[in-house]
Amino acid sequence: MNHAQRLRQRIEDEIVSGELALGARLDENQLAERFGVSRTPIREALLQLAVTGLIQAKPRRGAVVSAPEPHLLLAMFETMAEIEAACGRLAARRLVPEDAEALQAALASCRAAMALQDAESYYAENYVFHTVVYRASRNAFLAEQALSLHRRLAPYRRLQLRVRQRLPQSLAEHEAIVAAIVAGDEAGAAEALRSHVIVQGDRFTDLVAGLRAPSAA
Amino acid sequence: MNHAQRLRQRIEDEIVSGELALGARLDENQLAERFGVSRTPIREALLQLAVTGLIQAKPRRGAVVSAPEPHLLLAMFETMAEIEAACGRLAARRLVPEDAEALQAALASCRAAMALQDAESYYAENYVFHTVVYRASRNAFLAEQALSLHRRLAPYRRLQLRVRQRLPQSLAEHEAIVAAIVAGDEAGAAEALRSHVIVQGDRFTDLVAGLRAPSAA
DNA sequence: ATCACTTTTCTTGCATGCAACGAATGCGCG
DNA sequence: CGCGCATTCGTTGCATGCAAGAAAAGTGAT
Repeated sequence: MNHAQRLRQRIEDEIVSGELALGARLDENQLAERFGVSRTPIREALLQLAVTGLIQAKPRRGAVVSAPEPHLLLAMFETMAEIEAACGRLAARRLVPEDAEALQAALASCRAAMALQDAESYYAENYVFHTVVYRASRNAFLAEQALSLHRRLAPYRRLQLRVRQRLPQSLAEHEAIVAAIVAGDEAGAAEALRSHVIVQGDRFTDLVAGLRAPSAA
Repeated sequence: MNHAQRLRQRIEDEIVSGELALGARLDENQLAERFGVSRTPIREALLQLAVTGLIQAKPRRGAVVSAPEPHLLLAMFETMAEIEAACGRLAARRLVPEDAEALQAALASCRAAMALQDAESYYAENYVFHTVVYRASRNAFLAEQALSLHRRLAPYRRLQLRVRQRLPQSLAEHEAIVAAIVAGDEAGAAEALRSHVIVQGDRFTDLVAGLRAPSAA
């Protein structure tokens, strides 16, 4: 693979994982020195990240890690909810035994992580669960879109799971989602996923409150 | 604006409009000479287009205008249908007078183009109509996603409208969509948009048949 | 004549250099 | 002492150059 592509992944990972804080400045020279390459591949990596929206590049003024306004963030979660709902709808319609097994397996892993009270592990298994739902839609393009948006929202999801009592509720919702998909209930699966992902009520407050902490410039 | 950004838009327009055929090779030197710049901004523009999926860049082997396999194309239309359905749902829930007027106006323009039997003009008004629906969702992020995908599918939509008798049917569907949104019927609006966008039955055959013509390498 | 291999050519990918623009700093003036 | 302006500095954006890899062409053997 190219330098530029590798760097793109590397920087993306650092943003998604939170190593690079929201709003952090991305200096080309600095990154070039840090990765031991020239500015050219760095620029190419940053440009690609700018298209995905993970970073924001202002002309002649450099790039920073995107820190969307709350209202835009809410819109992103709403979009994520709709896309996941679509995945669920299609999965319920097209479920094949292979995907059914994968769903049950992912669910079991979530249960296990939940039983251990291990938030970090649950976070990882939650990710797997959602990717399985995406794939079960049997629409490669939709799954790709869903995955891309999921990654982009990853930093905020991490904040959300910190909220007390969120884990048991999340797991219960996962159970309902799988039940609806397996039952072939398109509308039910869509609604279950929509309400699982959407940010509303107290969770909105939690989300916004969580935003202040890391970007306390 | 930058050279790279300008070039990105320029090349994107040429792909969307069909000036650059599907599968056409995008030579950096050639484009650089044609636009009177060096290869650097060309490379940057192409990289950005590659991220959006409009072009496909194979390492060390240059870039070509994306020509998705039929099954992927079908998946893209299905995704478009789901996204537009989501826009419709939200629009039906949140409709404000301003958007209602915009919808009626866009619909009227479609009717006018239809009355003139002007396919090219209808194509343009159809675009406007859909963007109005996106905006009516009152979700800027979702609207942006919808617009981006719409643009990416534009070359194929153009082919579709060539099919005889598609215009009257399309207009009738537009009427139903607006009716549902104005009535606040979330499920109805979603379903109307889904079936309007989705490619199925004869239209699938038409689409695939239309694909052969331009990319007759 | 066909196939395998070598060599040439062409394109991409990265490094480097320079110019233009924006931000920060220092200076003079009110 | 505060404000406006000019200068300096730093960063980005583009051009150019070079090296590595892939496609194409040429050559020889079977």
